[in-house]
Amino acid sequence: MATMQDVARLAQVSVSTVSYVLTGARPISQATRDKVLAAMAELDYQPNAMARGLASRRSRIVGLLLPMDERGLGATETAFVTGAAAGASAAGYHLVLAPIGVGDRDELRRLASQRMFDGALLMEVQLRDPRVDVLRELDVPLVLIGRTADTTDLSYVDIDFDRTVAEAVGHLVDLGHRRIVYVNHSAGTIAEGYGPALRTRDAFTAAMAAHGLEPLMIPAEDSAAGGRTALATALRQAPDLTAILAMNESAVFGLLGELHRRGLRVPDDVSVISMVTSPQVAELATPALTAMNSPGTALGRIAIETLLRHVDGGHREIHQQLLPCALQVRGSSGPPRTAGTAYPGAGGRQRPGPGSRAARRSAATARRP
Amino acid sequence: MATMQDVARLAQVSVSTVSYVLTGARPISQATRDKVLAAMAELDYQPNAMARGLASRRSRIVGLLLPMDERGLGATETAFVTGAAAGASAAGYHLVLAPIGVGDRDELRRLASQRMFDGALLMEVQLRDPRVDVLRELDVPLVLIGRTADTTDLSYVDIDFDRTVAEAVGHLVDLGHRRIVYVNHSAGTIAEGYGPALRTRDAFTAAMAAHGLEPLMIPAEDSAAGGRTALATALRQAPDLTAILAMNESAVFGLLGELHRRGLRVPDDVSVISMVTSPQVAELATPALTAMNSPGTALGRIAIETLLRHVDGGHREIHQQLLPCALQVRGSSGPPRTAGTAYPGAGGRQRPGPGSRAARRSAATARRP
DNA sequence: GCGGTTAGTCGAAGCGGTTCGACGAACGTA
DNA sequence: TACGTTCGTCGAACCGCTTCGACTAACCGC
Repeated sequence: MATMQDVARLAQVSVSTVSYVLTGARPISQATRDKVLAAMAELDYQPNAMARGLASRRSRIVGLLLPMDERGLGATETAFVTGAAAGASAAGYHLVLAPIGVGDRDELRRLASQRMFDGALLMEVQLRDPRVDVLRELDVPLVLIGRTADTTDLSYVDIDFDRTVAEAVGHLVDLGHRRIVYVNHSAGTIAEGYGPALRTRDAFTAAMAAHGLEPLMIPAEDSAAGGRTALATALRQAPDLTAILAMNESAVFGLLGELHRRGLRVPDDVSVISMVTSPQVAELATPALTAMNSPGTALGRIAIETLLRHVDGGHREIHQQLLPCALQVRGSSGPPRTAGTAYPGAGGRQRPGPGSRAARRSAATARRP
Repeated sequence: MATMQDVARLAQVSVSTVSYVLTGARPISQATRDKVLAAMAELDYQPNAMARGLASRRSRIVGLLLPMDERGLGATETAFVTGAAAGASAAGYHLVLAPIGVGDRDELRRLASQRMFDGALLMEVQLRDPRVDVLRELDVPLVLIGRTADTTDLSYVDIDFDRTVAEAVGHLVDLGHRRIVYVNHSAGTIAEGYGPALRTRDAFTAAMAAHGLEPLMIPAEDSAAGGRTALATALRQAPDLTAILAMNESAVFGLLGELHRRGLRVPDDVSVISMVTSPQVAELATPALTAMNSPGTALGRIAIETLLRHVDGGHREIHQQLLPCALQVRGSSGPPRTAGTAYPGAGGRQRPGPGSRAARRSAATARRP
């Protein structure tokens, strides 16, 4: 394994000159540069990562902090991870997977104190996340995937839940649906302040209100059984429902199964839209699910780019960005069963505004007997 | 950030003594050790990872080499990654995700030459994998997930496809099935020598032969559409089939959809077993899929432990281990429609041996008219 | 033609650890 | 009692790179 010394000797220059050729920190004449590059090529030289890291105080490694509990990662999270890894790799950085949850405060402090990470990406961020405090205290640049409650001076990328929910609701309303139920994560998850569950809940309420419709949210455990139970509850509370919006990727399949068991056809009797879902998962259902495609890979890429800007630049400018999920219509959404006439205010994605009163009337007639 | 110097000063010993306390490379008296430990605690000392890495020529980082193409990771691969990360973390190592595919030979050489990795885990191993040569040449310890064609002197962990297929077939045969079709990955995938596809194919042939049954394999593209097509083909080639064994996690859902569309009920008309599948995915189907649970997490853990033994030990002893997928019966398998009587040789998992002739006779009577 | 820049290069001092040789003290042994 | 060991500790030499100060030579404006 050739070292810089070897290169310097072969090129008949000093080590520092070789270093400057590599880093560009000082000007080097073309002739010298060529000599050095030739020597490097001949020796198949690769700088030693540890030595470089020690001297420059830059490991070129960033940490991806993600809790790894029993249930593993979903498709969205996986896409995020691979997006981040690819982005890091493209920038000459390395991504280490650190299984650090919200509770592992001391573990994180230990890790970060070792100065192995130039920066960190936090996944599964809680509204109040102690990991943020630890990293700030140790002066480790960080970018959140998701958001804490207070995002002052914090860079983050997250899904634009407002727009995502609004578009999903808009799609259903355009199709003529009035009685739309939102199946969220579990009550416990909501209670402990899981951001996406709270934000989609509020966004759903707002979106429905904007159309003059009454929102109904049902919590569901993250499992097929949870989805079945949720459907039963939903039908009890809103027997006239014609569409379901599901946030819960695990529950939605149980929900579909239960719909089928009860003889309700999708989308003829009930339309179903799955939120924040990867195409791979959406395609598994029969019919394939109309879904809001989660921008997992893009989020990962943007997050890493933002982080590296902080790391490289010293660049204090914060970056906060929300990406909506794109609606992808597949087979699970269609006009409601009894909707003979189109919704008066429909035909576009514009807010109904003054038309909402009419909408409510029309909704009433559209309901099942 | 306290350094070793600070600790030495505070404890009134030399730096080397502090180092020996940490590494245990030389004996240190209890009194001195206590002084040093106290000083470390007081200063909240954490050794600098880069410095340690440079001096010891050990980064305490292992690379996980995985191709990251467009299609991302499946649930099994994800479980593997998280298992490996957790295992590494528990041993005080770090896992970096390196998006390096079979083709990125030079990229891997560059990376490995930087001496950032003490060892590497290779995923998605091809029967003939150039990454192995590169790493060996550079003297980087490695462990495969999967197997190359020639595994001499190579440590690996992999799924025991023979046992997995045998158990799946055994389960179906025990239930009374005779006409079992195996839905594999695509013809292209098989042609390019994808190990799991080849090994399961051969295992299926062997397992069926052991029961005196005739094997039928159908290739399928990795998609819902592929599954639908495969079912059509299967029904054409074997109209009397009563059970399907599917290797292809993506196709199996399309296959189920197509069964449903044709009015064939699962498991009453056709039993379906999904091979190498995670419980999360199996639960998505309705009915939930009887499946061979992939031991993803365990594989990851064992792989990393093996690798670290090579790294730490210098320990040249190779370790080759196969883990079977465990059968988990859910709702998609049951007795065949027309199976009034149990298969004479059934009731256990033992090989039928001389009974195979009887089995064949019985199989004929068990077929649909 | 002279002080002041700027480009181009070198030597040396780190970065924060590990590890080796050396050395005094304590110990068992012949 | 003298000697070879083992124990416990220290100092110093690295590990392979970055970076700072210094120096030379060419170049600038006036």
